[in-house]
Parts: sequence; C-alpha cells; structure tokens
Amino acid sequence: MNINIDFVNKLRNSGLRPTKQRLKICEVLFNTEKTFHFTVNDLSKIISEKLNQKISLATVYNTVHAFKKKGYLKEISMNSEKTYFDTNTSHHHHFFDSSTKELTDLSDDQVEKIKINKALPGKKISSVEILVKVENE
Amino acid sequence: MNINIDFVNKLRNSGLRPTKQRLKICEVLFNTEKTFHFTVNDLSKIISEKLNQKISLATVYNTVHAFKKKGYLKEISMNSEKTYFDTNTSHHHHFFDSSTKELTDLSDDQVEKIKINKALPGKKISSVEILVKVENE
DNA sequence: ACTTTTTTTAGAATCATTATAAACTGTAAA
DNA sequence: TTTACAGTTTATAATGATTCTAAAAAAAGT
Repeated sequence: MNINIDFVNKLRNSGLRPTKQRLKICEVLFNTEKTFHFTVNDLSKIISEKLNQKISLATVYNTVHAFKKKGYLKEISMNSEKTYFDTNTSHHHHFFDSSTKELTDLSDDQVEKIKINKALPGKKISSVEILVKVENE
Repeated sequence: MNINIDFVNKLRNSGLRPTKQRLKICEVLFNTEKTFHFTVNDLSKIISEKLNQKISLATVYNTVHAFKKKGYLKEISMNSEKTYFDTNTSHHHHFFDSSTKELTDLSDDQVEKIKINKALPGKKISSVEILVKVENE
C-alpha cells in the first residue's frame, strides 16, 4: 500500500505524468500536516539530504512551475525578477500590471485603513504594503 | 545659475559628496514633476541615452543604494532576491521578517476587509496581497 | 599643493533562473 | 509485449541582475 496512489491520481488528473521525480516532490510538498514556504533551492536541498534520490535542479524548477500552473503551489507576491525603486518615498501602495510589468502608485488614502488582527511575538511591524495585481479585462 | 546647487546641498546635508555622477543622477531622478518607478537598468539607460555622460553601472548601483539609505528612494516591497513558493494555495497574506528572511502566513480573516478606491481603466484586479514587514522589537 | 578619505570604474565573480539538446520514460496503440 | 511517440529528465551552458574587487580618479581638509 502506497500513499503515492493519491499523488499518482492527482498528477494524472491534471495531465501530468506521474514520474518518479514528481512523486518524490509531491511527498515532500504535500505529505505534511502544515503548509510551508520554500525556495527552489530549499526544496532541492530537502530532496538531496532527506531522500535518497537525486533530482536535477532543472527538474525541480520544472516541477515547481508545473505545480504552480496547476494551482498546487502559489508564488508569493513579494517577488519579481527585478528590483524596482520609487522616487515617491511617501507611504503608499502599488498596482502591478502583470501583462506590462508596470507599476502604478496607489496612495495610502485610496485604500481604506488596514487592520491586522495578528501579531508575532517579539516582532514589531515596520511596514504594511499592499500589492494589487491587475491584468487586462 | 544652476539647479544643481540644491542637489549639492541635498547631498552635502546627508554626508554624500556631490560628485558629477551623483548630480547627474539627481537630475534624472528628482528634477521631474512626477515621481516614477525604475530599475537600475532603466536608470542606466536613461543616463546613457538622454545625457551625454557615461556612468558606470556599478556607480549607478552604488548611488541608488546610497540614496535609498538616505531615504531619497524607496525600494518597492514586491521584491526580494529570491522567489518563495507556498504550499498554502488559499488566499492569504504574509508577514516577512526582515531580519531572518522568514515568511509567516497571515490568513485572510485576520485582516479586515481591504477596499481599494482606485481603478485602472481597462484592467481588472487579479489579486490583492498584503505584505507586513516585521523586525525585532 | 599635499594627504587622506571617498568615489568611480571596468571587469570578474556570484547567484537564481532559464534554455538547450540529448537521453530516457510513460503510455497507448498495434 | 513490443513499438512509437510525446512528455520528461538531465547536465551543462547561457543569461541577467547584482555584488565584489582593487586600482585609478576626484573631493575635502590642512
């Protein structure tokens, strides 16, 4: 009996062939109680350290992107390939146009006050920033 | 008379020597009506195309970072050197601990409803994500 | 001018990510 | 079960943004 049968189905159902590599990655990613965050490098390390299999870095990239496309993973919004700077140093937010990669300001008073009902012990908030992603209608 | 006198003072007041390169960059960045967004590469192109001076890419990087440290520029929060993925695909937000580089989930119901009072013509919102940056108390 | 410290610079180094192209594997039909 | 083919994996090269390095140039103070 194999937990993998579920993953095999999951992959098949989304049009991805259930290869050895993908099943291993599924185990690492989805066979856990809690959700977690990782970089491709983290994942690659987990695979090589905790599991006996070696999976090429390129495959890890391919798989992560395939899973993301299928909605099994989310890419966290704070990222982009490039670093943007802003000559507007006031506190404000941004629209990010996914198709054109353009940023547009969203001033603080155009957003209704944000209230965060969670605190992290020993930490203080240094900023609260909103990123509104937009695309063509 | 030279607009640069203001920039010279600005730089001096913040302990930066008013070099030719920094003054040119000030002109491009701050001698405008509107604020704008740019990447280091954008800025470097503007300098080489629109101005007659060539400034080394390393200098542009140095200057942008110096200006950021002095508060004349802001780095936009959607960036980080790395791309993070999340096995939690539900709609939620994040805390980002600047000191440890760790991400923590902030579930949607721990944030009071966000209302954006601005729209971009021809665009529709695909996501609204909050990044709460924290640091040690 | 002379000295010291800061800044600039070209090029090398680094790091994450993507592209390439050949070898391999899953799958479905013969 | 073999065959054939599209889908995958892989090592490696390529790319692109950014940082590092160490030497040359420029600014500031004496």
